[in-house]
Amino acid sequence: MTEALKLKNQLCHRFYTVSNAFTRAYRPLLKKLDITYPQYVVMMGLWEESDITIQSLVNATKIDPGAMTLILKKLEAKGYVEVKKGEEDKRTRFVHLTEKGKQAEVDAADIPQQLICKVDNLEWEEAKKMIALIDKLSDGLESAICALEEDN
Amino acid sequence: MTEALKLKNQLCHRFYTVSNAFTRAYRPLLKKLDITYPQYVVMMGLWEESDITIQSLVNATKIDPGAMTLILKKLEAKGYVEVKKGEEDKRTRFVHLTEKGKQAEVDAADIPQQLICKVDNLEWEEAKKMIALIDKLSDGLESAICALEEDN
DNA sequence: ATCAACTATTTTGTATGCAAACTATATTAA
DNA sequence: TTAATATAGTTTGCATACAAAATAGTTGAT
Repeated sequence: MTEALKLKNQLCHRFYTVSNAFTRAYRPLLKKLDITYPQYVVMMGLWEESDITIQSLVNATKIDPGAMTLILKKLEAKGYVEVKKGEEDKRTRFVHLTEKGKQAEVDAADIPQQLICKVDNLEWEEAKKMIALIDKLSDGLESAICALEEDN
Repeated sequence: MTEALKLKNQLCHRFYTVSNAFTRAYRPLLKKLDITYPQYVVMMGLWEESDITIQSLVNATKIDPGAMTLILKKLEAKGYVEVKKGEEDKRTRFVHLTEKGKQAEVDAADIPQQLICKVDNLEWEEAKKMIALIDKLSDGLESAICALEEDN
């Protein structure tokens, strides 16, 4: 068979696998906040900047707008965030953290370290190198997605 | 705010983002086969070895058993695979490619290259380096998942 | 031999991910 | 200004993820 189609040669399959593994790894750590990994991503976005439009949050987190709507409803139901209509542009909605949402950042502060110390087989230098490579790949992929969609 | 909680410092968020980007990038390329990315992963597993148990396929692809059941039903409906009960151990089921499924490998042969030539901003050396780093991370993550589940 | 424990797979229930259609509002061109 | 267009979000429909419970068949210890 073609070597190019073997699973062990697929970069994409590695990302697929590791991404899912991360989600599973975070689950027990996020239990105390009672949120899922994508919800945690949204919270991280808001801890960096609260009271922003849904659009900004979508850009920061790269979460699909349709999924974002549902995730925000859940975070709202849990009391972490509130959403209000924009004044100038009534199409927009602004999301901001509640007191409970701000407090959650304190509770979450040790989560990154908790996971890192369990993984711990990567040197810091290696992690930095990997991040740089992924960011480079990420750029290439975005252009590729545009190019491939147009080819069609 | 804690630097550790910023999105730009999250390795996990990069994997989340890039994994989703890969799925989107493959969509137009997989259109001619009328399959999704996870279905393509299963097909790659079968092109490497056909007539294997569902368990083997789950191990090779790292796709969740519950999801695998659904994916196989769809590939069966499309005429790419067939599933039959095991003889010795009647709990097991064996999956094998149909003629159409084997033919599909020929049609898929150029897919990897089609994507690579669109991404093309990574040197081969860099890609190899990244694969090595991801595999190392992947190992660490698997152990971490076990450790974290037990902590709980 | 027999029952408890184990294994392979499916089912169920919840939460995304995503394209596409839809709604409401805003902007632009004629 | 009015119609055409564009934008922010939501909804819809389909396809995974995945934990947990349920099924069916197997194995091991007594």
